[in-house]
Amino acid sequence: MFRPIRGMKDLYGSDINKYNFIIEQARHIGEKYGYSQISTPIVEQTDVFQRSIGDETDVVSKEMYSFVDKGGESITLRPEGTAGVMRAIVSESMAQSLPIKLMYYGEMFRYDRPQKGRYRQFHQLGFEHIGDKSPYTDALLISMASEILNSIGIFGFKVLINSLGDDETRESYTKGLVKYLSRHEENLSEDSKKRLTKNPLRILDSKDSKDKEICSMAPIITDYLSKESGQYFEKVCALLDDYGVNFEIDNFLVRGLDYYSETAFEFKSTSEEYGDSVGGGGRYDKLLKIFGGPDVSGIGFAFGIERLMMLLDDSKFQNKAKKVAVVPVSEDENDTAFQLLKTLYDADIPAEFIHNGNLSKKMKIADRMNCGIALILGEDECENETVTVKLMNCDDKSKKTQTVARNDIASFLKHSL
RNA sequence: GCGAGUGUAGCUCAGUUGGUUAGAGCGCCAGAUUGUGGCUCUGGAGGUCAUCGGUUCGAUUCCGAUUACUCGCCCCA
Repeated sequence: MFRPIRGMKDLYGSDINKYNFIIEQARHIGEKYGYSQISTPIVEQTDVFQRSIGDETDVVSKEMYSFVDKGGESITLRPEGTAGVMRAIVSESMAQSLPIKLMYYGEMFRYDRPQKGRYRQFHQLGFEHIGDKSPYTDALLISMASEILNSIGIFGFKVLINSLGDDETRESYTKGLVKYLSRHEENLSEDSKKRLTKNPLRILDSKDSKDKEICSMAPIITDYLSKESGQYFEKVCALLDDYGVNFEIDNFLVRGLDYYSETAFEFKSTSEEYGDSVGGGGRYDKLLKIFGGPDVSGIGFAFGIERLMMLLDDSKFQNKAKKVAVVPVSEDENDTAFQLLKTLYDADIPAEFIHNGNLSKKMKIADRMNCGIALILGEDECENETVTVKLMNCDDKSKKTQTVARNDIASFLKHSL
């Protein structure tokens, strides 16, 4: 028997309902905040990701789904959405008129070991706001993200926020951090020793207990922020306060992709179901320029849709019973029932044609298909031009079945559904 | 890439200290109920006990390898 390949899942039933619900809410709110939708290809030239995300990141160095196509070109299944959107902005000359606000959603691919809340094919929902560098923009974006979480019924989360500062800040901070960490190099984990030369900032969010201990005494980036970056960050926090966003400053928050600068943030679930990050993002100053666009800053974030789905209650996303079952008693009534079905469809009433087995069997199928009402057509009904209407979920025996003239059935059902 | 756990019916899981026909609940099918689903009762179908190899008179059980899934680590959504 075939199964989906490792780390990939079939999405159906309550899951697909959750998925659609999340997208629907996000689109609605995104529209309110002025975002328009974009859909970019799932595959890009490998360079699109390599150059923007950073060679030293895990995403690029070990998690990319890269292939050589028949033309000999290296192509990659997108591991995240931002790079493709930036490429599209340049390819389609959208940067002519700034600012641009775009939202996207779709599948992403990362080749790592599947586990809870992590798949090789997963879905992200993201927003990018380009060409408008201001604390107001940052605060608005973060606040919108919180609103989206609330709108889908997720309230147990907190926003972690940090500033990575501008280039200057990061350069001097990295120096200071390396200087401090080098003194404790002996006690760092093996992984962190390697990071010391390759990507020292990442040591900050190591989960190794010794690393954590060493980091707790490390210099913090806030102290290194240039005057501008510092004021910028303070303003963002003040504005979030004004909007009542529940956030927490986390000086150890360092995002996994190289392109972030200034404001960085993450949405962390506080649920028992899944207590890790459900999304994150930050500001990027040079991304568009990397793709040959103008030198303007942008900010964006993405949610992991599967991680949001885990926080939603299955039972609230089962298919609802709003259908009508058309049930002929015997084969003799099939054609009349088939005509009746057409009447229902013409009146936009959702209906199922159930014609296999004896009547008892048909009723069972109607029940299983979640039909709220069954229309029974037998010899008598055909003769009298009526149908027997049975309310499947009604316990009051006197109202459970009734006879309705066939001509009136559509309007009768419109009132009952 | 590393570590741990699990693999028995469609699903959730018992069980066999190594021994004839491997069980339950749920689901499915049929009947009681040939013009009425849910509740009840009766019967039925469905298993190479993950795969391959080893030990043994005999392996679903013990051992090994493989594989799949799950959960951690790294990292991330």
